[in-house]
Amino acid sequence: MALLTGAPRGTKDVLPSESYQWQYMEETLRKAAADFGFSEIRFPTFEHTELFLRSVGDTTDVVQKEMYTFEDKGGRSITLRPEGTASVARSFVEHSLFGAGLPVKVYYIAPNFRYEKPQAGRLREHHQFGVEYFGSERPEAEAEVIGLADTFLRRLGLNNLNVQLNSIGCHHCRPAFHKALQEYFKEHESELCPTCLERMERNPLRILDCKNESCAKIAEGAPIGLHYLCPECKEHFEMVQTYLREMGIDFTINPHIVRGLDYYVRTVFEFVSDAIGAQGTVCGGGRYDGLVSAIGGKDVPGLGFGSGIERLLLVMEAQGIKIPKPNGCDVFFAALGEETSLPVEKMIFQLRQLGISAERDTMGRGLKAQMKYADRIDAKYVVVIGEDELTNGLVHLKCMETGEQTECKLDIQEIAQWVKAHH
RNA sequence: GUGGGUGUAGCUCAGGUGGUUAGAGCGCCAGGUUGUGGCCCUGGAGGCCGUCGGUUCGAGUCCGAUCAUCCACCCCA
Repeated sequence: MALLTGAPRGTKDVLPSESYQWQYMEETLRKAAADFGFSEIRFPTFEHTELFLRSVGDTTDVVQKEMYTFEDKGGRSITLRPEGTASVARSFVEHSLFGAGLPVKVYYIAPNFRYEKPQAGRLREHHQFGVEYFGSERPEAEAEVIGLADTFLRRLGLNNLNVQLNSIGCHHCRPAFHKALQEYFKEHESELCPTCLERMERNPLRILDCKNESCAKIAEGAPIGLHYLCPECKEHFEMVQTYLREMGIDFTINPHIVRGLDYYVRTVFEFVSDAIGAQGTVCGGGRYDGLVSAIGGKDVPGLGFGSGIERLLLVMEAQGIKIPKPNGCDVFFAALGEETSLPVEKMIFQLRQLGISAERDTMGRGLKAQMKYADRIDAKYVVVIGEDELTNGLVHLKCMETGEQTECKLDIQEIAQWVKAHH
């Protein structure tokens, strides 16, 4: 593909014929966030590379092989944001947002960049709706955040998602679990796949998620993380579940879900669809109590989620959920003869100033073609105007849906009134 | 990064074993009503057959490479 006429790999244009879907999506997300008391935050598209090393974790795949990193002209190492939480945490610390009182509840809709191999539901630039909730270490915070996720997904019509919940423990109880896992898998070393052998050292949790038959079989008998939770984590996890049950949010506990970002502790969760292939996680998040202090801020707990907008749209399409199309043009002027051009341009200009969407032909087409065009742009009314109408001061307003024509004075206020009353 | 499928008109796709001007449907434009859309009919425009190289008298068709795309692994939204 030519460099000039092909978008970079893994990126997508949102075309004029589909942008209304994004607008609908964004409106729905903003409304849900507002209902739950979250305010929008905006942040730069790039950050100092160091931020992601410290927050996401320098052993994660995201950091190790997926970041768009470059040196700017001032010699700084800059990285295109691969995820939103780090930026929000940075901003939280930089501007001492806790100063306005906790909790701090923010949301964002922003693009993320990861150098990945594109596939269904996976792009190099994708957009996320994310929320972050700072200040509370109590399970109520989970109820708020997961409650918001459940709500906006339902409002979009996605009501058959699988909600998966897990607790991966805290800094106190996780090491014991890691050790137990490593000991268990060491015994079955010979039956593990090569990738899992590599995972043994760095992240034995991942072996639990391996799809390889032999590995999966071994994983079945592996120690279960939930058994290793310290009393505090256990209590916390129980309470999260109690809240969700009380709120009527169905979930399944999946001890195998492990998030790929290092900052997570305790609660992790995913909303998964089976409608769009292998990349079915449509919303994922969890708690990150140590994150803010890890990048140099106070020890403020937090949690949040990210939700991929492209994936949400894919699921909606797969499930046949129709997104309402915006209204077309209110009134189209089909003009005949050169002498009508000037007055028509003036009239649609005046109508537009009144907040009415008015259109005309600028392609020099005949009447029939103009009617066709009016039909295509979904015009509600058409005014046919030629020499006669111009001299008589009377026109017919044709309703495109019924075909009915109504006589009307050739007067902006009259036409505006009619269109407003009948749209 | 690894593996498999696919690249022909704006879109969805036909084009047995290589053979002259590369097709259809939809869409677009024009006409059939010289002042009225949707349905119907007629005509038209539109194609470096992804790209580069090779085999051959001859390549959309065969081979190689490359790029893109789709799917899976991996990872994540």
